[in-house]
Amino acid sequence: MISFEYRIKDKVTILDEIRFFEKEANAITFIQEKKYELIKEKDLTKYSNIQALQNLISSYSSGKNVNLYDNIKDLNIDLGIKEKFQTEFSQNVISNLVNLDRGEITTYSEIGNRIDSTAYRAIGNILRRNPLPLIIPCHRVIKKNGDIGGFMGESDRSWQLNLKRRLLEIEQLTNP
DNA sequence: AGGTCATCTCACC
DNA sequence: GGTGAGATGACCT
Repeated sequence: MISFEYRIKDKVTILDEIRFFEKEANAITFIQEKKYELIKEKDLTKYSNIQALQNLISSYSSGKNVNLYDNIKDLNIDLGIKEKFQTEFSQNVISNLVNLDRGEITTYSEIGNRIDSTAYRAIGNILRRNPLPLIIPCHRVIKKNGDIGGFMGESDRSWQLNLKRRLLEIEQLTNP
């Protein structure tokens, strides 16, 4: 179960956050608490870029190697990267991530080498607060020793880590 | 200023 | 295999 949070400002759609839920019920509770309005199925055509985003995600889910980050640029959807990642360091981390292909895996250490930093933990800290999982494919970053690392802020046993493992598994399976 | 980390390495066992 | 200490540095409060 997945949800998008977006807002429209000056005719530009800004994608604030993409979020996974363990169960549908949790998503419903979350949406109610935040008092978000859902797009009605029949109105979806009015939000062509949201629909296109959904199509992209579906395409990814069906096994295609789509670069979500690149493709979203063509949809008049602003990911707000500059606002979400304000320091040069964090922007370097992100820009080194978004070009990973489906099924490709890197490590916190490798990213460090590429951006000329040994602050591996700090890299984890940036990814820990990634509001755009999948789009910024932080699930493809694991530890150098092969351990799974964290996902969606979690670092111990949790459904989030199972989800990360599962995502990688699926990407391997659908990438022969 | 001090605390928090989604890490890494190395030294043990 | 496993654990623990230490180095580490960007970020948050």
